Parts: sequence; structure tokens; C-alpha cells
Amino acid sequence: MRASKNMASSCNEKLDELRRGPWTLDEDNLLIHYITCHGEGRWNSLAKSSGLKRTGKSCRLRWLNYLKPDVKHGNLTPQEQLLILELHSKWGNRWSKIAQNLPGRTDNEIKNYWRTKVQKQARHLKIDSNSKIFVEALRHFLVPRLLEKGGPSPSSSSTSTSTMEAIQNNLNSQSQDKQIPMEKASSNSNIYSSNPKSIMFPYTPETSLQSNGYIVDYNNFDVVSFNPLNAQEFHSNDASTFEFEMAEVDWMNNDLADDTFWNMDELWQFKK
DNA sequence: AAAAGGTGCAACCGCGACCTG
DNA sequence: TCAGGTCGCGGTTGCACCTTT
Repeated sequence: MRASKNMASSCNEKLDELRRGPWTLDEDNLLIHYITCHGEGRWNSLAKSSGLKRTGKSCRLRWLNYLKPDVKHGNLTPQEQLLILELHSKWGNRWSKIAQNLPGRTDNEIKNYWRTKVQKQARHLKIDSNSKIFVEALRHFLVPRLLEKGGPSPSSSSTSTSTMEAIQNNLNSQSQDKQIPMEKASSNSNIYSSNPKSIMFPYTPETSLQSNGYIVDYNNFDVVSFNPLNAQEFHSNDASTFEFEMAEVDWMNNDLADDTFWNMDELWQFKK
């Protein structure tokens, strides 16, 4: 009895010794120094031998996600965002697999990007981020904008038959190797509506976007969306669509063109 | 100026796969 | 073959910081 009590308290003491929460500069230095001298691997023994009062798991995570020299810090570039969107549409939440295709980026960072930026937009639109409609929205609305902001050239794309490449090829063929504003580039493409500032999205009935005959509830979104003038076309087509209006921004000439990163909110900015 | 609410991200947790003796 | 240890992945949480009221 006493022995088991002693054992329990001993275990608790050991657990109490382990630090949790944010890493201090000293801990970081200790971990870097230890790995520099001894290399990675065997995280549990590393944690013990290094003198860090952390679990092996914690050390591994800190090293791989933050301290490792080849880990990139800072915002994702448009090219990286494009790749994430494309690879996620292929593989879903296989973050580590996606991260393998983005040198210097960690699965954690990509996962956070997806949850904080992409899923936020899905919530905003009241669309399930795993739904087909949202994937289509990304492909037809966000991808062209990312391409405009500096997406990869076709030769550098790792997804040769991807939607984004198809879109880019479309844009390239129409712009004859020079970037042109989307409304021009899209004039002959069936994913865009006749309204130069609008894009037609495939519409699926399970979405929550219908209310009072409109696809978007104006009371809840700042998305402008369904254009009643298109209602006839909408109802007459099997491949139903709905319409978003692009934000009133001069995408080619404004200051954003110089940014290496811009946030998703800008891309998904909708007119009230 | 301060409180409340929202956001982003580092870190933790649980679990399954893999390794090793 | 099997059991215990370790690793890696994906989901979740906690908190600092920012924005709004």
C-alpha cells in the first residue's frame, strides 16, 4: 500500500518535472546545440540526455516545426498557396504529404494555413470546406487570382494535368504570354459570366446558399451574389451555377501586385 | 481607455504504425 | 511471435495579440 503510494508520488514528481507550454530561448539553444553535436533521432533519449525537461515528442515537434535550419518562416507565397490548394484537392488532409511538396514548410504550418485562412472563407460562405462546391469555388475563383499574383509557370508545375494549369494555359493562350486582367482573360471562358466582374460557380442544391429565391442570404453575408437576371439561365441549365462578384479592385495595378503574400480575405473580398 | 470578442499559431494529445529485443 | 517503446500524423487546445465596441 505504502509502496504503491510512494510509486504514484514518484511518478507524479517525474511528470511534474517535465516542462510544458512555450519554449524558452535557453531551451531552444540547448536543443539546437545538442542536435548540432549529436544529430536528430531517438527523441526520448535525446530529451533525457540533453538535460531538457521535455518529452521526446515535444523536442521533436519544436525542432521539426521551428528550430530546424531549413524551416521557412513567414507568409506563404502565392505559389505555395496554389500548391496547397491543388494538393489538398487531391489528397485531402494529408498535411505531411502536402508538406513534402513544399520545401521548408511544415505540415503544422500548412494545416494552420488551411484552418485559419481557407476554412474561414468556407465558414464565411456557409459552405462546407470539404464540399464539391467549395472546391469548385477555390478552383474557379481563387486559383485564377493566385495565378495572376504569380503562380508557377506551366513548366514548373508539379501537377501537370491540374485545374490550375489548365486555367493558366487558358489564360496564357489568350494573353499570348503576357499577363492580362482577369476580365479580359476570362472573356471566352465558360467559367466566367458575361459580367466582367463576376464568376459563375457550379451550384449544388445541398448548400445552404438558397434563401428567399436567392442563393445568398444578403442579411448574413457580404457576398453579393446571386444575380436575379441570371435566374433564367440558372434554371434552364442542368449544370447550375451561381454568381459571385469580384471585389472592385484593380488587381493588376494596385499596390498588392508587389506583395509576396496577400491574405485570403483580399482574394475573397466581396462587394456589399 | 478598457473590456469583449476574434484570430493566428505554437504546442499538446491520442492513436495507429513501425521498430526492436 | 509478441510486447513494449518510439515515431509520426492529424485533430484539438490554449494563449498572446489584434480588432472592435
